[in-house]
Amino acid sequence: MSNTNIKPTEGEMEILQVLWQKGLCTVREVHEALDKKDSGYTTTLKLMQIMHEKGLVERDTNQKTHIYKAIVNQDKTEKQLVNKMIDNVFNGSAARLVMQALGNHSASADEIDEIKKYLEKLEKNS
Amino acid sequence: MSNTNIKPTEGEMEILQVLWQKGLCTVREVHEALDKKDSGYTTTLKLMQIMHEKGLVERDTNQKTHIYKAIVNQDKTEKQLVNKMIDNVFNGSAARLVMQALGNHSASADEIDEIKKYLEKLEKNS
DNA sequence: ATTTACATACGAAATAATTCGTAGAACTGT
DNA sequence: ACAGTTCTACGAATTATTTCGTATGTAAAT
Repeated sequence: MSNTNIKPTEGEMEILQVLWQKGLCTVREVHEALDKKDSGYTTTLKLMQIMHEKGLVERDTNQKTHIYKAIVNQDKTEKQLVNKMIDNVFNGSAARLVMQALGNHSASADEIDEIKKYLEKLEKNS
Repeated sequence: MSNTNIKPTEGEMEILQVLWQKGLCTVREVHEALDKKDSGYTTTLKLMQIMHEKGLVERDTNQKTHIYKAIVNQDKTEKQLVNKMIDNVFNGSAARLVMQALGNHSASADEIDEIKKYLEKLEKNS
């Protein structure tokens, strides 16, 4: 029951994405990986220090250069944010969100196939 | 090119939802409609005044009690937020967002059917 | 040894968002 | 006309988030 209900900010999400993808990272690695490096290095550092205080990440401080690692669960966090958006933007309708996401964005043929398979699996198991 | 790129805050989104649903509203109607009426009336009022300044809503001030109406487009706004989330949380993959939304939440049998139909339509028109 | 490079810590400014209190206008009923 | 209710306007406090500057430590290179 530790990390329930923590809602990462937007900036924190960007960092978490990098950490989830790469596993272990120094601050500099994260900073470099951020697409929009429109802010300075110490900003990223500070953010990651705050994330540590909040318990979003852990770090190994044995070396001079600390090594960070996400400890919040990717899946859980994503679900949390998606649910929030379903409530907040789509009046509770997951279907509306899905259609908005598809009708619109990338949604390549491959992706659509993948989703159809997924839907069928869902139906069987219900 | 007026309202492009305006990103409503969370509080503003709650209000917009009410306005989109009801069409014309007084501040009080909106305030009452908000699920979590954990904040006072003047908070809602202030928020709606700010939204007016920002050009998110328009209002009729002919009567003492003003009548508000959303002017940002619902579909556009939803797309914008969804795209932002796809980028920010799902590394650009719409499919990942969709699955997260489905695997999880409500996703009743009806909703799933609806989505399947939608997917087929998408495939035809591509 | 001294310089250079790069790291953390941390206070504090800048910005954004939410919340509320209070004043005063306008309407309602007596 | 007066009291009570309901409205808008708006300044300002509060809280959240992002950003940066500066001090200071440590390692590597000359």
